[in-house]
Amino acid sequence: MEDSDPVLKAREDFGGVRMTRQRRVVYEVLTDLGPKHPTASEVFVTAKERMPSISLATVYNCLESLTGAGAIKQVNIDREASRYCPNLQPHAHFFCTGCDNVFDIGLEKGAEPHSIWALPAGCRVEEMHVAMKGVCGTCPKCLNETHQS
Amino acid sequence: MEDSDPVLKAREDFGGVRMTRQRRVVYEVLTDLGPKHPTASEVFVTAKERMPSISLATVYNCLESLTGAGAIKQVNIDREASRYCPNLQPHAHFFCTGCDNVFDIGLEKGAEPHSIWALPAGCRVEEMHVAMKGVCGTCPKCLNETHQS
DNA sequence: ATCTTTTTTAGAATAGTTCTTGATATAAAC
DNA sequence: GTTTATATCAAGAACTATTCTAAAAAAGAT
Repeated sequence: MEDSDPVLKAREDFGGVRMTRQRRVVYEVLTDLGPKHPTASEVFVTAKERMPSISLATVYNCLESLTGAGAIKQVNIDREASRYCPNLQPHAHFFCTGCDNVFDIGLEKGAEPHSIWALPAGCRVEEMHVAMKGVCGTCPKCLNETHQS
Repeated sequence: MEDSDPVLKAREDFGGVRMTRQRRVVYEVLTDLGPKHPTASEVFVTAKERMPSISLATVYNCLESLTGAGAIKQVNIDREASRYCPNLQPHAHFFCTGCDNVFDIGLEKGAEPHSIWALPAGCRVEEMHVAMKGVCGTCPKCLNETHQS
């Protein structure tokens, strides 16, 4: 019955991973939270509102499955709790130390992120993670800090 | 007496941080291990050979002080144990999934790492971390894996 | 030498994550 | 539609890297 849901069906072949109710909830929480880049615990809070029986362990399992299937990306800054991101386009992450927000930063038109690095011959890059830290300059906190200095 | 050591003296102003015997050992272990990018525990093992009384907590403290002083850099891949790197030139890190080694990757001549990203106006980047994963293609393990496939 | 501040040490505590086990649900075979 | 096999879920224990705490030691200042 639930299986005939077209949205569910449509996602059943996310990397060959079975799209269970729990995984769907977790995935939808992630897309609904949009650019918030929530941690596993933050996903858990919202997921529990929608499916009270879900456990934190399951949220971790689902995030891992979805990451493995390539449906979402894991984002790490330093050794803080991992965040998760449904944006599959190539992009960097900007961590604002003023407001603690995470922003997706797109590539400039035509830019090729590999090309600026002097990679040794024979070495094949399969993943690339770019993280920036600084101040976004637009949030209230950032503006306040600018005024103080 | 130890204080008159010119090497020690020379490093006393690393970011205003006092260069104690422990910090010096930790720093020297890091430069001596060269491109190995050791974790805190790995630094601890070698540091203990040179100064048996040193504790793991102290190694963590020293690595933190040296990082804060800008003498070394902390390198993170996913959520694995932090690694430490005495290379202060701008560079990226390449993690070989074949041999588990970490390589420093320099910038191509004249390349400007900020320029490829479409940063919003007003946003100021203070740090940038670039991590790549893949196969280096030159280590025995990588070559074996290539032969198998 | 005495006082003050910083650092070191050892072990306890913490946080995020992974593991374990039994229960449950889903898919496949009949 | 049952039965069988496989995959997933849930709850809590366990694990690991790191940080914290408090007391001792060292370094620097007076």
